[in-house]
Amino acid sequence: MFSKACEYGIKAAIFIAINSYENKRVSPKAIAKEINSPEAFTAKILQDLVRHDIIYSIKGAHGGFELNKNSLASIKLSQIVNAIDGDKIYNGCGLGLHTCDENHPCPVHDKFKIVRDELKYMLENTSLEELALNIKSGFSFLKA
Amino acid sequence: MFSKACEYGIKAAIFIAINSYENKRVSPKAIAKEINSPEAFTAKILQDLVRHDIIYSIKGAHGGFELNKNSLASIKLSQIVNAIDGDKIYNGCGLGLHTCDENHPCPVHDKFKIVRDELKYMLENTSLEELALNIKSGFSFLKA
DNA sequence: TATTAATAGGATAAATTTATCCGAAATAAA
DNA sequence: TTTATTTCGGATAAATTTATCCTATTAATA
Repeated sequence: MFSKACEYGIKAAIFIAINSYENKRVSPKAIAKEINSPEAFTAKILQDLVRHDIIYSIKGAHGGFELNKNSLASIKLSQIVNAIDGDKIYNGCGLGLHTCDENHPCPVHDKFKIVRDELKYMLENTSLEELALNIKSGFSFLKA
Repeated sequence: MFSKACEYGIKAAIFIAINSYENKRVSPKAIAKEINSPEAFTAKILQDLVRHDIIYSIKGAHGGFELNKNSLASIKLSQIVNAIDGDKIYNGCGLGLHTCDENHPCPVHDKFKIVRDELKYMLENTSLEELALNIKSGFSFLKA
């Protein structure tokens, strides 16, 4: 469904969010350990999220990645997915046709639309806050 | 959502289905042309579908790929997707955790389940017959 | 100001997916 | 039985995604 990069990005953002409650910055090393991902690759994805203004980074000593805890409710999963995987998951044709719309639909256009709209709705209505709180309270987990 | 191989496989199967109404066999060349896919790669995928007993092939002169028109209603998209991409689209964790279930859910487990169940239902309840008839009647298209 | 700790970013490598090529095997028909 | 046609299957190549490594840059603090 999502690329590895996107999976890491989502999990990393959640971990940064959790730490933001205590105003703590986290390093790529700590993140990679917590979400069970390759460190250097994760760092690249973090850079991407920074460039998209989703998370923030402070360079130098005592630096790290952080998130404003007051913004957690307004950051939606869709923003992270869009930043890393783009919008093809919403707008691309399920069968890869270049143009696929109401006037020229692929064989599964309508049926796929239902599924994708559901996915889109879910991503646009799920906040980092919600996900972070569930981890904090032990209802869900960042690694296997 | 699906791999290229799976996209080609679905479209190829639909084209074979259409031809099966006239008891016609089709070649990888004709298929690739019709669905706008690379010929040799498409041929590999067709072999895969043959090995999974989804389509049938006849070697030698006047050979080609075919499908029993009486079985079209019972062949579901899910079979093709399973043959080519496996079941990870249903059973894999949305965030890539090795184990992700009710007892140890990833942060988006429940939310993803809804979307995936919808996708699964769709794939399991969409037949080749239905898709082939829509193409035949000009309601949908196999290429851009 | 020097040192140390940290992210940024370019270059490169490994793995996977996508794609191509060619000869072998099978089948129909001359 | 020979020839033409067609799928099968292995080897290989190209492209993309995933992953690693090393140096530059930045910032705090001693």
